[in-house]
Amino acid sequence: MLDLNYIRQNVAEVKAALVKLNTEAPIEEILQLDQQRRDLLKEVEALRQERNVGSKAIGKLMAEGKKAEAETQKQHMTDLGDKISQLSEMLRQIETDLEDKLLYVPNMPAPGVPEGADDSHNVEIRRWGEPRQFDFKPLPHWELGEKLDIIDFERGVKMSGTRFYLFKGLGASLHRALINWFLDVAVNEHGYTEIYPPFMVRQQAMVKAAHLPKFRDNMYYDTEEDYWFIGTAEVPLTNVFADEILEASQLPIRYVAHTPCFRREKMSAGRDVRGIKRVHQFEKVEMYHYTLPEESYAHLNEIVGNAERLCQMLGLPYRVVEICTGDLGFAAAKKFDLEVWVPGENGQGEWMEISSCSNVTDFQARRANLRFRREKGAKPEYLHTLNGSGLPPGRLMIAVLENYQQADGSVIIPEVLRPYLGGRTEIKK
RNA sequence: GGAGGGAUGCCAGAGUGGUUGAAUGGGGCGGUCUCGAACACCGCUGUGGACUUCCAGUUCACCGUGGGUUCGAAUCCCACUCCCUCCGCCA
Repeated sequence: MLDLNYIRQNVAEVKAALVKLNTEAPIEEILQLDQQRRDLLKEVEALRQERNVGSKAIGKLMAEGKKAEAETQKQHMTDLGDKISQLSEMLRQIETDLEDKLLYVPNMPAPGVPEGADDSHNVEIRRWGEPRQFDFKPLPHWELGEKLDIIDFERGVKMSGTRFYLFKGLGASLHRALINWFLDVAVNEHGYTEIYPPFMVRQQAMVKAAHLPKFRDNMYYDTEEDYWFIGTAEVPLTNVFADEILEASQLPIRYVAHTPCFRREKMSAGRDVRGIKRVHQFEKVEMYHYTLPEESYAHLNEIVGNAERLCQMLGLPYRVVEICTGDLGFAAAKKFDLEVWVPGENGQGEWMEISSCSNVTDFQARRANLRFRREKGAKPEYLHTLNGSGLPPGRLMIAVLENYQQADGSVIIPEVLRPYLGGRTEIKK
């Protein structure tokens, strides 16, 4: 959420930003509602003051035993009360409306974010590693998975429908190894505290994390009770300190959480239908930072660096891409994606997104009321939040299987994962 | 699932319709005392909004959340959420 005062005082900038973001938001309506609200508020508050004074006077009269005078005074106050409740109701509606519209305004892009209408304008920042040259025709992961009998698509679909599958045997173990290894590196080497959060949250928590109201269509939820299934650990992690005021000395806070993620993927119907790249249920290890405002960009680099390091340790070639304004999304002020190289379906090779690291600045903080105090007695300020995948084991399964496949159809297990697989070095039929 | 109890400021805990934004105690901060510290004493100690701007004020709202009753609600009524105790069931 943006600061209403900021919008009011920087209308031109906000509108220009929306154009760059290639999106729309009801700025004019917001400004109008804001003006109406303040006008009405002034009026209501004046009346309330009148009532407060009048009511106290009645109290005094009653105490002095002047019943008759008190009664006439009451008559007056009844009218006043009616007027107040009438105007308050109007005010309430305006405020609800205003709040609602405000929830649809995206975060402002940070200065320096490359401009562009869509992802074709994202800017490659750097590359690491060399895409592998195959002296045989590499197979896509779904063929490898079936040949090795470690991914079973048919039976996943049988019980749950399209975009479901199951891992089997070493497939399941490799997946688990990735998760455990990611968490261990994060906790032991990157300084994170591990969190095991709820996977279902209240609607309000979704709003606070900026996933509602805008992305309702991509979410699963219980229709009888107020439970919403998270699409990422970012949701519960944003809510950990909701409505709290932290001390500056507690910052920065680095949390890592491994959770399942549920997404309806309605928007991308028909895309990536083969394989396990885009599915309704997947796991993710997510990094999340709470920082001082002035330190958040340094933390963005740290998060990207952490994700990169995981790829390096796995020996997977990747590139870092800075996301342009038109592809930034709703909450990020600045975002880097990590794309890992995979040979893909035809062996031509493609860059597959495996991590998205964002500086959300104070956008979620304002929605979730996440604040800190610089020192005792100081005014609370909104802190900054950042998130980044580190990493999604499902997508990494694709990268590992496809990149480490051998001519005979077996797959070499990356060295760092071997201790998690009983020292095993390959997956073989 | 059944029965009961509860939710007040950083914490503990009063308050049951009329200067109560809220007693009292603790904690924290500042000061006096002291060579210094402890003790003691004194003072201060919430958030958000609107308005004015002499940056010092004025004012409104907030005692789990949302409604209602009333001239007036922390206090009465209703619904919801959460917590606790007991019983039942259970991974």
